[in-house]
Amino acid sequence: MLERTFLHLPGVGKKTEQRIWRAGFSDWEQVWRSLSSGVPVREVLAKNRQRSLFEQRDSVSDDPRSIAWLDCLDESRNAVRRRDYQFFTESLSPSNHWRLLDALLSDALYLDIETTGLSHDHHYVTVIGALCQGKFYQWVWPESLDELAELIDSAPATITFNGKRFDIPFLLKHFKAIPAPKAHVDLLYSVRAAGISGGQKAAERFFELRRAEEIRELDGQDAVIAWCDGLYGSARSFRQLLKYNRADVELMPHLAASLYKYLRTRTLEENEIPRPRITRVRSLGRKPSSHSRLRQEWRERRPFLGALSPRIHEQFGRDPVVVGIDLRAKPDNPTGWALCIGPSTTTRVLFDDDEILSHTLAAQPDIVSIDAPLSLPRGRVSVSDNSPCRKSGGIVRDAERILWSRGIRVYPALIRQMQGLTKRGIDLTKQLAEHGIDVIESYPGAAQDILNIPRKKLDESLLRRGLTQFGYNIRGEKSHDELDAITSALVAQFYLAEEYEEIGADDEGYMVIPRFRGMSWGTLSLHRQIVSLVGLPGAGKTTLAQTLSRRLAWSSFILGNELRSRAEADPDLDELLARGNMAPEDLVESVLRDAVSSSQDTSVVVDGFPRHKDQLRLAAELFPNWRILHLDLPSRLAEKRIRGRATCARCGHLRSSGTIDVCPTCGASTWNTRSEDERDQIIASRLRESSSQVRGLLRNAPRHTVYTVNAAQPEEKVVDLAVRALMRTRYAKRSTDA
DNA sequence: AACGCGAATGACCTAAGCGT
DNA sequence: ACGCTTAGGTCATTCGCGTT
Repeated sequence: MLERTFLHLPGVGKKTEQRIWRAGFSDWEQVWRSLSSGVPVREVLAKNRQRSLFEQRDSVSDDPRSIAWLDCLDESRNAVRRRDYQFFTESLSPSNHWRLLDALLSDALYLDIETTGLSHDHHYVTVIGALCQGKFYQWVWPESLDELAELIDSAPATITFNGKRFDIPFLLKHFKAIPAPKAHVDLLYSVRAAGISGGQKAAERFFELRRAEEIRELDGQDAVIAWCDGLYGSARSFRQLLKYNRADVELMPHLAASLYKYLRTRTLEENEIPRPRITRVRSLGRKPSSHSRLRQEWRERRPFLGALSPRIHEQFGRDPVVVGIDLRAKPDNPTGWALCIGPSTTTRVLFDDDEILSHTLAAQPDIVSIDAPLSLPRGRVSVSDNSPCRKSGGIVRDAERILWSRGIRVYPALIRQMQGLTKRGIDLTKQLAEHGIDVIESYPGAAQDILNIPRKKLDESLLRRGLTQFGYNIRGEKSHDELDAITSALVAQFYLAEEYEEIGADDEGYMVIPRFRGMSWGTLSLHRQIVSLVGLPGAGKTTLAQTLSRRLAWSSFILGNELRSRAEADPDLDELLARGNMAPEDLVESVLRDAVSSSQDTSVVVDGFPRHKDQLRLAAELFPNWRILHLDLPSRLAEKRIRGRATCARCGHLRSSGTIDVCPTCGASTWNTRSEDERDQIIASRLRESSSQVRGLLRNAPRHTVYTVNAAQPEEKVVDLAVRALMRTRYAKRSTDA
């Protein structure tokens, strides 16, 4: 069908293609021969094609359209010869991609993936099925995908169903080593062109393609359930999932063939053609890993309460008392309430406000985690639609926007159904705050997504099993409200263990979600952060870098140290630095590149880069999820703090009090103890230089990347504030203003 | 030479699902 | 009330071609 297609010629649409066909030209060859023998395009298109014996030999060479057609036809024939189908997938609209199908039906790679959900950011790939040259291949989390990369790369084309928006972007985002398909045909749009609505299953029904009995009723949501069930121990569910994935893949060539036959007869208005032949699945190209192997991998990587405990104990010295509340809008409806101390859980179903408050107070919790919006969108002072603030403010908070953008479904805080809940949540928080109790906002749905525990909507008994697998003791009959209350408490555990993100905005408040990536398959490092510390000498950068690397298990990178170790092997560099010069930019760049790649997936705190505004671009380019933590300190305070410090004998760097013995700027290890006058002068000039550099940095850095912490406070407080700031996710509006 | 016509195109908008 | 990708709509513009 490809050789009969003219839609990709310049100036040819549906109508003109029909005219070409009606004029008796049925393929490229005929048109090409006619054009190259001197018949211009307008005569090709003429209704009554008269073959003049006196064709003007040169009429084609003056006609730009004829020349363009000849060029395009030449290119098309070359593309077919080279099996470069990308040429056609790019020049034909997706609804016409079916015209390629007969050419690549038997050569293409058919691909389908299963995931734990729809969010690229928080869900992960579980099973991948591929069909190529009559062989079926399958991979299960977390096997190596080298062979898949190879297959995609060697296949002339990849065929998927809705893979344009789902499978391919998901794969590319999660697996750096997987290449983009050479050419990609997404059957969805051809199915649409055939007038069939619905997904793959609907299209299969239309063409009367049948699936095996035991998986006929399964859909994508069931695949998620089957996956979790498989992880929790069911070999049967695991096998079902593999089978489901295989059916999705194996039916695709049948669907493609039927679709091709259907659309071709409709388009050419010709007699029925036989359905193109399909290569039968003859053998297994790759056997996925076994269920027991999967279980073993899972046990090693799964999220587990016990993994959080050491961190928490370090802070508390015991199991903290956590209360989780799954709040409902109306006192008539059951509010789930859970008291969790370590793995033990006690739950209740409560109703009115007094009851909730008194039980919570009686538990004397260290922290309370509430499943309800605990703040209003900016500009709002009341939840009601009738309130005048509705005009100026919206009903959505940044927290919800961020979750949406990450693919996690959440209701806006102030849609009608949520207004009562939001109000109740805010009131309850206020009352608890009056008793000095810390409250965080949690969202069990998001937590369950991130921790790979099925949402209650999906399967309630599985939610319970998920929580049990996580390490909680849950006894007796539990309602789903109580289970969500436990999930809320679980979020607080992540909060206390400093494994969380705060999502929202300063003027709207933050929602807490757990940070967990242990289950992801591939090289995805979305939540890895790189944070540069910026501030005057004496603001506490070095101390903070050390504390953060200890407390959050981040790696710390001090540019000066790295330069020093390089200078040891490089006398030129050594001398350059000794004269107090900046290291050359390309060296800095290569040092940083090495640091980024060697720290793998851990977050990094960077001291000493960027030093001035001209390095901002490099920083943004090198560091994924880059942010600046600004330790804000007035210069007179800085002066006071560093007066007691020594300066580097070589470059004049001011040493932090006793924390390092080599200069982080130049790497020298001798320190001046000069006269006070001289030292004060050096200090003053260093401070002037630093503060102008800091100002320049902050002015030129993108707003949402800068977090400022007041450093004129006791060290402990600064560290605390810094940790909070780093757990925070700000919403950077996708504005196009440059 | 001026004009109309059909067709294609590009820029813009809206609407519709779809993936697990 | 998100967002991704597409189809399908309008509108203005352009081109080739034939008519007036």
